[in-house]
Amino acid sequence: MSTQELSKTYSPADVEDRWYAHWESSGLFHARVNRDKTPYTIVIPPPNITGILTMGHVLNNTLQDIFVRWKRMQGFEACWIPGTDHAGIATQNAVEKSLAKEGKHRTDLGREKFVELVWKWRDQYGSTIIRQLRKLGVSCDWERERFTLDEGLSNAVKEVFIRLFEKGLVYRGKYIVNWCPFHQTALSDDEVDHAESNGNLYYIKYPILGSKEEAIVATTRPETMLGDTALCVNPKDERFKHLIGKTAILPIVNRHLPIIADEYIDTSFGTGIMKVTPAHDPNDFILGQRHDLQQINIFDETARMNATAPKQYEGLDRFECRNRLVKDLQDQGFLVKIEPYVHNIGKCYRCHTVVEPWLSDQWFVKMKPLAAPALRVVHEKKIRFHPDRWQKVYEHWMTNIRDWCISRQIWWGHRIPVYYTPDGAFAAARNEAEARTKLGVGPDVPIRQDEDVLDTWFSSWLWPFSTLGWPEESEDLRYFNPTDTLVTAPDIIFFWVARMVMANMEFMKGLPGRDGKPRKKEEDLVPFRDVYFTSIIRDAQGRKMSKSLGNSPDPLDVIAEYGADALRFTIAYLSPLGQDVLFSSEKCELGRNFANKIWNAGRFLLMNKAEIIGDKPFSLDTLPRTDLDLADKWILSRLNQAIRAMDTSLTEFHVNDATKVLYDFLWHDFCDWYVELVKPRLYGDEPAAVKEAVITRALWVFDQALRLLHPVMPFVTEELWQHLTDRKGQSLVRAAFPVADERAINATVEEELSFVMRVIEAVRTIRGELNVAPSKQIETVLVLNGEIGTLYENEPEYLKALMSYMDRLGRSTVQPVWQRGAETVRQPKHSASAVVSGQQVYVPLEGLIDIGAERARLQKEIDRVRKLLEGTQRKLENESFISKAPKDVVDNERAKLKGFGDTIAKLEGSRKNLED
RNA sequence: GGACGCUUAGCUCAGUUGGUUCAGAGCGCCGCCCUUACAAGGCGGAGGUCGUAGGUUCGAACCCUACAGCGUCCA
Repeated sequence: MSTQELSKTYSPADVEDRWYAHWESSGLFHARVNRDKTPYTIVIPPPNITGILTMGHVLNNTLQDIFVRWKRMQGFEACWIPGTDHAGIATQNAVEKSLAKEGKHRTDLGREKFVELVWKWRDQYGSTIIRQLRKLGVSCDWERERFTLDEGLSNAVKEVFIRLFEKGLVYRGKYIVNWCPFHQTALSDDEVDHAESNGNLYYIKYPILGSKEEAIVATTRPETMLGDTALCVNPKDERFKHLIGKTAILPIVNRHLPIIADEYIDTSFGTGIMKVTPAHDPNDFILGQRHDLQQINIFDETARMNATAPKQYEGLDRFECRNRLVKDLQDQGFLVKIEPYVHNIGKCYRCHTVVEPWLSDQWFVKMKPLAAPALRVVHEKKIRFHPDRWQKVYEHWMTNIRDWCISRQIWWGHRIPVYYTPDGAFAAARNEAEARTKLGVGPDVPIRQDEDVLDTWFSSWLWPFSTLGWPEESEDLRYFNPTDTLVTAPDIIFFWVARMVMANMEFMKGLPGRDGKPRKKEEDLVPFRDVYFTSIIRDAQGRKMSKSLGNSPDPLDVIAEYGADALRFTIAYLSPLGQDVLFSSEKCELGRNFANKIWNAGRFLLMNKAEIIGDKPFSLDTLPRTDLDLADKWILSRLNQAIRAMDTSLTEFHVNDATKVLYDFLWHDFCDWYVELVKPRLYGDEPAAVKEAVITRALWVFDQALRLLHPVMPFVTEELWQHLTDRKGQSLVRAAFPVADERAINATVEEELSFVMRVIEAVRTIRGELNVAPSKQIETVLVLNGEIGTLYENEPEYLKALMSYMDRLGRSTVQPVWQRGAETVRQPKHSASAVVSGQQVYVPLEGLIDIGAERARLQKEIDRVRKLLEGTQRKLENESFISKAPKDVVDNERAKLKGFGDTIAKLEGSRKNLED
């Protein structure tokens, strides 16, 4: 494509899909074991197959892509493993919903047919999010895409279950779980939505055996009293000390309840006496275990009263039962009062049925033994959290970890590999044949597999090694695990992050590592080295994005409107480490404008290249070092500072800082100044060789900048990079990432150019404030003295450059006047003035100047500098400042004082001159 | 109730080990400009007693304490 075809504004739609297809088909994202390179690996947090791309995914995956592309360009064997998870309940629910539209229920189809149908559904809709991710430009190794329910991962899940079972870490037991009476399955904690709800607090009298006294108990769920097995008070509570050890009588049922004491009781809640229902409240369950209380289950799996309840209630729904029971209590005089009460109710996140804490047979993983090493590696910083405050949260949870309920009473998922004989013996086995062997039964005995499936997280926690082929001891596994960086949302730190640490440490133990030797050290057993916890994306009002609010922009619409690069840049720019992000799609103008700015900088350079170089052989392999002027040295210094800052920011996971470095360097240093500063040399009467060096150098710097920017904005950078010169089939995706050349960073050069810039700004300010027409050519008298004066006297090149810059950027000629020693320089009549680094800037504006305006302008500047002077003066008048502050700080203040005084004197002189 | 985070310009946010003209950026606002890369742009400008009250220090947006408001997680 030739330069002429570069449009005036950048049009993302024209380049994005084209480049993405090229990158993918060229295998540029594919990683393979390469002993000459160090691997850099990221596993994607597998999105849910029922999901579509959200802003949260955009942030998360943009960050991962930035890290992966950066490392890939640095020469690492960068591997980003993508995939999806099967989302047991969510997916089953989606399919059941569509079945319901046909008036069918899954039981009509039977398990096998239903699961088949879910697979079909998955084939049709399950990769929506994967397709959408590509629009974002992510450089995942799609050849490695995995699914938590594919064959390999299913083997891994089975293997893990069996090994843990045989180690005694997986067990079956009665446990109180979050039970959805509609789906008739256990739910994990994160599948329960908690919301405030208006209810009542019922105060009920419990008579005390052998006493006239009565214990009054407050409860939000009176129907559960049918399962009460104790009353409990706080041992420190003086009001009820005398009750401890006595027996209460449960109204209606007349069961005897021991009155126990436990610190857990909140003395300020209700009456201070609590009823204990171990089978129907999670806290009571724990309390019950501690005090060895009986567990009485009064509900069936649909949350109707079972036969354990008194006859009059049997078969009633829990809420009907509540009404009946409250009435009965009232009739029999046990009800003291009813108060309105706002409390938290847990509902199934899918069907919004009120979740019932329910005692049932479930499978569990014993977590304590797995947690110990996982706690240690984080504590010892073998895994680093960013921001590190999450470490505390992790450690707290890990220290108080509870066993993990892994069974789910649904059909879509990994079926629990446990087989039962008719007499109840069971074993975990890879298949039926193995089960028969383990159980010691022949083919004539019918055995059955457990009906339940495993929690989806039970496959996700294996992700960092199951995706690499485990349980096979593959080369990939040796090379790419441990992975490097995990980028995830903090709300799954427990469900996912913590469990991956446990699983990796348990199952990688003793396997060959990168060096082929068995892994022993804990730092080789971790699943990843760094965990980046992303921000939460909120809307512009700070509300969480939610479907019901409709405040979540569709990222595909945003990409269509602004471009993927713009979205990526904006979201990265807006996301400080550890802070929430307030997002709205209009904010992507920032990124779009930036992309357009870069596009036009490229256009400018290419137009000049065509003009100057034409079709001559051309290469950007090396930086031309001939005819370097101050501006060249300056941009090289700035470039290398930017490279260094970029490296620091990304290394420290401060991605938003990195984007600011890019923005400031490209927009301000490169476009606002450098491009303008090279124009005089490109358009002037320099020899052709000089012009060639100048444009080539500018292109070289731009090439470096595009490399720096590529991880954040892959599309526009690749498109431009290909235009700069013939790349011979190479892609920016694998071009070398710039390395800072420390020798090019030069403070003196930056200071010298900064003087030029401030003189230009001073003249522009005068023009702007005194309303001098932009087209009006003016003259500037620059009175040079001191060190700067000497510099300009000794370096005619500097003066020549200053004059040409002023000509273009200030629309002004420059008349230098050297002021030596104490001689004074007369201010031209009717001139506006400014002071820059002690040098007087006069702009004679005979006939144009508004004396009053200029006087006011000078006064404002005098006042500003005087304030600074007074501040410095106060410091220096302070004895303890002189004696206690470091010498260089004091010296600096003295120099400032002198400078301010000098500036004020000059400004006042100018103001006085205006009067004449 | 416990833990953590946040509070800086009209809005959204930077501000590193306390000291350089440190009080900044983007958006918005005001003025001028279609200057041959870019009006999705250029140039200039206005705007903040850095949540409140104390403390430490020669010196605090930055460190400490308390309080207020907002938010998240855990119980």
